[in-house]
Amino acid sequence: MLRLNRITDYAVVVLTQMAREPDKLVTAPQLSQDSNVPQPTVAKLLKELTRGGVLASHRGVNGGYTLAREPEAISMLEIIIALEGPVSLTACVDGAEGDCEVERLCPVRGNWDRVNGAIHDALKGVSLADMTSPATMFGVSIEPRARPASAH
Amino acid sequence: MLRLNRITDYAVVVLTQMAREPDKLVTAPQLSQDSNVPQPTVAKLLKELTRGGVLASHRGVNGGYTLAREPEAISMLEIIIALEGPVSLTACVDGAEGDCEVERLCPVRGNWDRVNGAIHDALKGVSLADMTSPATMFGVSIEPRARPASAH
DNA sequence: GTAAACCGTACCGCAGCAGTCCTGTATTGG
DNA sequence: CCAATACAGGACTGCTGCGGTACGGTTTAC
Ligand code: FES
Ligand code: FES
Repeated sequence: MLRLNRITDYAVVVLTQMAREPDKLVTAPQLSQDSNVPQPTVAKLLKELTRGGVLASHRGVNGGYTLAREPEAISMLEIIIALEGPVSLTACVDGAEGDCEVERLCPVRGNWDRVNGAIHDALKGVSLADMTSPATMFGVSIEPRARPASAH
Repeated sequence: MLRLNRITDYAVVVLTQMAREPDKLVTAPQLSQDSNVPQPTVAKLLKELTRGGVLASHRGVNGGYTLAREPEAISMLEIIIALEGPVSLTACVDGAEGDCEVERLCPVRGNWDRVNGAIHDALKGVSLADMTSPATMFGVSIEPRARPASAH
């Protein structure tokens, strides 16, 4: 488990395609066609990503979407937060008091923060640009910085 | 998001209480009473934890459960796996081919492994004993090893 | 033999997600 | 100004999966 939404899964695929040409303005129908994801679904996640600050939109004829920043400056954490809300493993992490019934005599409350923080950092440490590198397949881990500016 | 099951949340509370007296044999009704969690639910998760190798059970009259190992040797990862199955963020991580519809032309496939591995390590690095220390509240992070063998 | 406790499984109600659709708004171009 | 295009926002629905419960079976102590 610990699986994230399928929407987020699709979003990363779409964003990866956009990261190849970061400044190009692309429309939702076009992205749907390129990524093989149904059009209404793509449109939905694009809207949410825009609201989350990951994408920038342009309305009207010849409108479309662009990455809000460079692919290196967009983290996985941002994308997940934009689509699934803030990351918190349990109901009793952070300021959500009252949700947990046993919080009165719970000795764990607060210790989850460490685990939560570790995952937080792990997600923040991986950028969208890292996900585009095709050389890191199945354990052949290379340094992300070792990739020079690829031609595109 | 990225929230884990409430069952797992309860399990950690129960396990933390057991970790105070690691060798004591305690019954499901007793744990239910101590943790303020409904009895059938506690019984269910105790069974799953036993099957996952986290707990050891003793049947018959005066039976009960004990930790299978020392609290320091039980990781959060084990507990989560026992209750929620193997950890994999997306459907296309690891050997689950065919689940993802766009895997044919997906450039991301395989790059999720890095993110997944990071989270994997983060969860493996926190032990049940770490969750019992009451001093690590809200950012006051102390070294886990700094706690000598507490009296019990 | 009886009681206490675990074991396995099957069952049900419900929240949350995936996916779709519709109406509104902004922008471009004729 | 009008029409076409594409995003914005929200409402709606079918369904999977989880939380929670119940029941019959098995093991062990006394
Ligand atoms: S307050 Fe909810 S598990 Fe501790
Ligand atoms: S194969 Fe499923 S997202 Fe890449």
